[in-house]
Amino acid sequence: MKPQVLKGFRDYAPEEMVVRQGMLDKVRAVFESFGYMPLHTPALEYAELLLGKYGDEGEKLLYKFEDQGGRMVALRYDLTVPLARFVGMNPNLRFPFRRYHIAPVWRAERPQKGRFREFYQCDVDLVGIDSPQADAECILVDCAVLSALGLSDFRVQVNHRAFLDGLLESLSIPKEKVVPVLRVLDKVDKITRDEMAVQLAAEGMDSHQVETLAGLSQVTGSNEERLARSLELAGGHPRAAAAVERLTRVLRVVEAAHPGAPVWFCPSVARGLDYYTGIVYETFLPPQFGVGSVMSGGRYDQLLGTFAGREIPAVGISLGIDRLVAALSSQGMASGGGVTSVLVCCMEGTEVKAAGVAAELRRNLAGKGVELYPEPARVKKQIEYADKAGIPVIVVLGEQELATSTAAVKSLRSGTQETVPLSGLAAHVAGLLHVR
RNA sequence: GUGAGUGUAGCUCAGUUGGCAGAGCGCGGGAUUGUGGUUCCCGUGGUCGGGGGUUCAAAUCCCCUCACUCACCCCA
Repeated sequence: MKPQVLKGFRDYAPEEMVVRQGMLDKVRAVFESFGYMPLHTPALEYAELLLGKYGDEGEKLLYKFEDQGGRMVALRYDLTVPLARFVGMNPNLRFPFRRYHIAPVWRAERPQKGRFREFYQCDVDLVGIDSPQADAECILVDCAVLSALGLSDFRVQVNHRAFLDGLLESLSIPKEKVVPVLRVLDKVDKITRDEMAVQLAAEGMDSHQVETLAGLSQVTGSNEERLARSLELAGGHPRAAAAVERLTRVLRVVEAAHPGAPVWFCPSVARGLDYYTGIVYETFLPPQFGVGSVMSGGRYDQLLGTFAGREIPAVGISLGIDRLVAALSSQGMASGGGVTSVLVCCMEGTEVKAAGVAAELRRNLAGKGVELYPEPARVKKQIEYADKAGIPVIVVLGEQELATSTAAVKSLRSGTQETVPLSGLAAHVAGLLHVR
């Protein structure tokens, strides 16, 4: 058959992987700076374990099949449910338990811009604690990661499931209408207030309900003002009031740790996953980046109980590294390049010595990639190769150099070339690389 | 799952009312000896996604199919 990859799947070419890994290194460093430890879990889980966690919509997107042993298995859909299983299997974990997990997940969606069937998530979760500080920490990690990646113009939207519950309850909205109504509310950034009103009416909302719900999109001002106004719309419902109080405390922690953090209370953010029970997060970049949500998450205090046999609170976020890569690349903010700093060129009769020189350079240029042209070839060919690979410095070892224990060192950036004794080669090359 | 669009050289794409398949880039070779990027010359290149139909004649028109892209739903 002709070579091809599956719909929604893709290869990451070496040049892309350099960019990705550079970004992932930063993500990992931020995660660890907050005290999160890495966790790995298998790609495949028992299908039964994943079923019933993501709602009907999510369920349809689960890759599941029978393995050779007749077991029904499924590729993980996210990293949160596997975490829940892990917590359930390890009752002796000390809380607070902080773990991060960077790995691919699979969803059988129809592929689209910035949307794949296999993609990487970068999750941090804080397990065992239910507190405003814990809720705030996720926001702080998110902000720290995006800042570390060079982004400043992002916006973290937060809401609380209980606020929505209280609001809808205060409006006596029937249970079967909750999901459709939340779906409409979630479109707040995409449609106008009037369109929203029409869609709400189409869901059977009466004029008072429409007015109140559509009014959410008109809430403005500072977070305090938005919280207060939203609570009014919810008629001061006790559950909504508790949610507003909680969010107020969360925002206070965020502000203390990261003054001016771009965090906004957004009463219409709903989030699709079934298991969220408290705060929910969503982070967006400005439209010119051309990607949707780059981070989302929330508190899920019931999920772990399904595996642990006792309630364990938890909160977490998930960053979409593929979208971040795409976003940064689209703005020319992704730094890539090759991994090689020096190419050692050899010619007929000097290839053995060249291998020794390359090894010597590797020992003396800590961390710099030193590549040996793997066969004798015309100098022109070797320089062309270095040029196209973006290698900044070449060391030419020909017969003349061999005879005099020297090497010709050329900077491909400046075009300058010098002949230096082998004894001082590493120092000379190091100088060229540092000066740039 | 629903709707729309696109498939022509390795890549990006032209191709007129149906009439001999093109360009740019890339790739290979060359322009004095062991030296890249710029320039110049020469060359390599295609079952026009696949199958069927209409026609003297189809990349072009019709039907089917596959793949990809985009939007909706949902979502990282």
